[in-house]
Amino acid sequence: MAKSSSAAGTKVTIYDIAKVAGVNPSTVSRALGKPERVSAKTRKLVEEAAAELNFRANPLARALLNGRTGTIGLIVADITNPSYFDMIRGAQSAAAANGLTLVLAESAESASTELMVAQRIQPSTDGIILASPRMSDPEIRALNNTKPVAVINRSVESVDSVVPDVEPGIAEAVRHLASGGHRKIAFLSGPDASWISGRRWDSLRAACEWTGREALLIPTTAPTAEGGRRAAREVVASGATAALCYNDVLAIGLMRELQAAQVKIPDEFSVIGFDNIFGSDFTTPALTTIASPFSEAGTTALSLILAALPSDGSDPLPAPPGRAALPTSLIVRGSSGRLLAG
Amino acid sequence: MAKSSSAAGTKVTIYDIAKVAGVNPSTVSRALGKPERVSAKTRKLVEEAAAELNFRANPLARALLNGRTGTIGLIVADITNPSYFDMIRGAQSAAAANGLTLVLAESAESASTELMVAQRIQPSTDGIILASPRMSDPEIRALNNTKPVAVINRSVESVDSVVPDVEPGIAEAVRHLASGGHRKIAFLSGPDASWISGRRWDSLRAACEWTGREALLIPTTAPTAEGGRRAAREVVASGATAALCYNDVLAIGLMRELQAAQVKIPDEFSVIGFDNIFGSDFTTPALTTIASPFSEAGTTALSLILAALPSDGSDPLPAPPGRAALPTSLIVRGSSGRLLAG
DNA sequence: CTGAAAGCGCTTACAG
DNA sequence: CTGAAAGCGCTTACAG
Repeated sequence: MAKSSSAAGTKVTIYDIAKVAGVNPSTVSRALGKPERVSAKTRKLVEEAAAELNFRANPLARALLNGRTGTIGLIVADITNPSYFDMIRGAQSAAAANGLTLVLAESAESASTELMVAQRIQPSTDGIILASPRMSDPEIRALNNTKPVAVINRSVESVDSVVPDVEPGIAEAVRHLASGGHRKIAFLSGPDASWISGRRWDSLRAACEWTGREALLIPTTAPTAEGGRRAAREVVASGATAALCYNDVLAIGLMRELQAAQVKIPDEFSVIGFDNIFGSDFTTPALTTIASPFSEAGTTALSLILAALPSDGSDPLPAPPGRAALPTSLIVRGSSGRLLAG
Repeated sequence: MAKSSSAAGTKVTIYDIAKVAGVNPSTVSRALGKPERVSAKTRKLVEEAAAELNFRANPLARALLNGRTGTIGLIVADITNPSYFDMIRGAQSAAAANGLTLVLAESAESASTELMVAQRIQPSTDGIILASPRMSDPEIRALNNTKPVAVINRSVESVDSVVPDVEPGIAEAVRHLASGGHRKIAFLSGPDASWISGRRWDSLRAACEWTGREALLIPTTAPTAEGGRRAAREVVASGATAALCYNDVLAIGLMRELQAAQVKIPDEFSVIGFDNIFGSDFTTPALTTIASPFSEAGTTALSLILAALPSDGSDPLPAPPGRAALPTSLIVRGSSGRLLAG
């Protein structure tokens, strides 16, 4: 009822400003969007009116028109998984730095959910980052045909991708274990649909072959601490004296369970994780891990999207897909080392 | 050039479907949106055409019209801070469960950034959750006048809020310390703009008074591990034998620094954190902490927003703001206990 | 430099 | 039950 001068809550449009400033709505749009195309006088008029009414352009209307929504989507397989935290952070800050908003969604490790979610958010975004996607290559390419897509931790033909180069980190890890007297190294794998899990295993096998060690694959039920605990028995039974794990939480679960079974770490068994997540140095012993530059992966994926966005002019050359490879490295902490003969 | 039958990448609108189905665009809209208002025959026609063309309604256009965007915003002070992870997760899964998309943004602990971000994303959302907001009460109320706002970890007049009830957890902690022989308890505070930090300190002081202990406030430079390390010297100098910390990372930083200075924990000094973050049980000794049900806070905040959304009919009674109070509790682990006389 | 008009993709009274 | 029209808030050629 009360006519407050700073009436909050009322939707103010360019028409309101036009009325106050005494110009046409299209002029308001110009004054605000491309100030150089109006006279200094009207610009001032419009700006003052806009300030007075506390005007804020409706991004939805703008998006409907020129197709640019100003938001980028990020879909992760599991929002609970701390491996993604740095990636989310990297993407988020890169987005903010470019005046974009980040939309976060998750697929719950399900390929079909992932596709649904992607299709659902695609119209409201300018592009989508898929972190460790679980869906098929053709599905990803189809999404990429509609709007720019960048995948992290996977390589898909003709789609921008950011993949850690696992080789250096794994080679370091194997040398480290070999020099510690380990001869048989287990790999606790990630989800079947995880492309990067396959690459890590391949790389481990190659490194073991090269150094004359034995590598063996042990599947896990889930890439969680619980998954690591459940695999402990099989790991011990396998005769391996060291394990590389698909990720750090898996490694921490494994280590905890082994310790509960009185296995001394690292004297009797070495555990190495992947990703260097927050808290991986809190354990006793602190976890040795192969670090992937996830924050940088998020940032890089975002810039790939940015680069793929249709520029103002025409985009004549459909540039080849961007391929960023980020080097991994071994961080030696207390959970790995020399094997003491029983 | 090639006319693929499953042409991906082309924007398909209700007009395309109308053409294929041989009906008016408005009928397409009805058939898809309120199927009960069209004949079974046309519904089938439209549905088939939509399926064939792989149609997906543009949420932007819809939002522009009826104001419902189908997305909820979540603004956190610091995306790096693991205290928020569970909250983000709770809000995200609740949103997904309701067919909504979650937009994540951060304010970098700055009140002005926070306001800007909130204003920026408000038009594209149906409501906003503010986690530990730093801006002023009137600013929050103004946002709330435009679209529903729910705040977490703060109480703002006439705005929906979810606040942990710090009292039980802190009372437990003080009893725990008192029975361990501690007489002087320090509180490492959070950011000045943190409402909840103030509540925690108030509650600690009251509990200490009640049990005849001395409480003292020690300010910190940042709610991070580094902030905790920096405060260690002052904590020791103060003569306190136990510290309650604004959050777990602060506590972990403090503990690490004390241990580096050869202070035995918990024999010579007890450390208690807040929030029970991921990894807080990885430390040695594991961190005693006061748990706030953050995941539930995220979920609850989302349902408050949902409840505040203008329903289809009129919303006659402007319901009083929702106020959820979630109980905290002490989780005793190894970093706190009986004080051994030097 | 500025105004009038058309249109982005959808929904919703309004007629019929 | 269905069609034709108007409109959500903005932008952008097109005239002048």
